[in-house]
Amino acid sequence: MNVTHDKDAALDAALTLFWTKGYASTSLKDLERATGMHPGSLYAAFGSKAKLYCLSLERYTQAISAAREKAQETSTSVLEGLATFIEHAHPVSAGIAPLPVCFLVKATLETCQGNEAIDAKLSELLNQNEMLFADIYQDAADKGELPKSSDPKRLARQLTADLAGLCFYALRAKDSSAIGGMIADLADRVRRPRLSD
Amino acid sequence: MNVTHDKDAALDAALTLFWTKGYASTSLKDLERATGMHPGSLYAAFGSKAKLYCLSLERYTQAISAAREKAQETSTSVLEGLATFIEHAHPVSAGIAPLPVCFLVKATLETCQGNEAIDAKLSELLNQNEMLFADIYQDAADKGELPKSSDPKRLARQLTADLAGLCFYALRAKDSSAIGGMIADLADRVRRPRLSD
DNA sequence: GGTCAAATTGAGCGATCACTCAATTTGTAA
DNA sequence: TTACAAATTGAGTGATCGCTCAATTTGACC
Repeated sequence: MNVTHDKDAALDAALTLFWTKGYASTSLKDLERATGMHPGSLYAAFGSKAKLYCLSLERYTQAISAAREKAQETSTSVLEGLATFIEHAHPVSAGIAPLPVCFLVKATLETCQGNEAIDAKLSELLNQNEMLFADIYQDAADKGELPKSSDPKRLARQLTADLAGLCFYALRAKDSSAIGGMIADLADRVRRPRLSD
Repeated sequence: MNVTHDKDAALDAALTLFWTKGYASTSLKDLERATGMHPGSLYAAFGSKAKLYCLSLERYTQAISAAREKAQETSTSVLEGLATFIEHAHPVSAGIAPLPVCFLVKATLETCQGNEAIDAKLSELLNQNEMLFADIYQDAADKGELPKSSDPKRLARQLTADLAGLCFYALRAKDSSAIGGMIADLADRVRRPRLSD
């Protein structure tokens, strides 16, 4: 009894699985169960476990970029859009994601050594994301939302690190009110960046 | 040709291996090579891979706590001690560790599901560490280094998250000068906490 | 209904996984 | 030197790993 497969749905299922379990701990048996595809079909469609993982990383990045752009469009200012994204659309706050952790952050700390193609894809997506933050801060500076003296790349670095730290804390903490406070704090820091140093 | 083993040395080797490769990606073959112990000896000495991992987590926590205490003792104030620790003794800055990432942070993002004993041990050590930070901030407040209104637990949460974010960034970044700047920024924030909010 | 290329199937490949235990070697003490 | 408990050895356990491919089923066109 063969079944015609929906590659997009299968990719979403794989993304959820990799996101929650990690790369090494996700077996092909897990992927078969989650996607409903037999090993031959999985390999015909995606090539290998590593390639499927890379596709999952890309899928995730696209989805989160779209969420960020949407937050940007519905906001009155550039920094407000960024803060809104953090407060309502980022995995750490949205409550929709399988884990309250950016998939790229988790993947970075897990994979750092091993498959070369995965590391390269991860670097590409992370750099791309940080450059996007830098562009946003540059845009904010151009529109007068930031002092002329501010350094968009530095702000982008700090935001990347701050989001990663928040993700880490959200994953392990049981006290969700503390997380809420930390999210609010970060969003506030984005809205009104420190001028010191 | 039998060899008498040094359990402490073997544990150190295991720690380095788990720290760099992660739990799931470290095989018993890897551990055999690194410790020089055959599987039977490893099991006689440590019980199982999971137990050896837990012991590694404990060993790491002990070592880093000792480094923090030392920084505390050689400093003129509580907050200065904490900042010095971050700048010179934490894995992210010390340059001695196998990776510029706190082992507990990496382990948390990798393991989060799976072996129950590991998760419990990880939670225990992370909570213990955060409570230690809170004690330090409380001590600083008692000694007048912080305003009476400051919340030691909140500061401890934020420091935990900030260190995790820094670790994440240090692991992936190629630009070490940027990392140096971020470490200095964090140490500075510890020395002179923001009074806002 | 007949034909055929494309998609799906799933048993099974060799490799590796965490782990065991009977056999051997070692250190100690009489 | 002998005796014996403790430590070490490493071949081997069954399970599972990522992955392949010949056989089967499907859907599109005539």
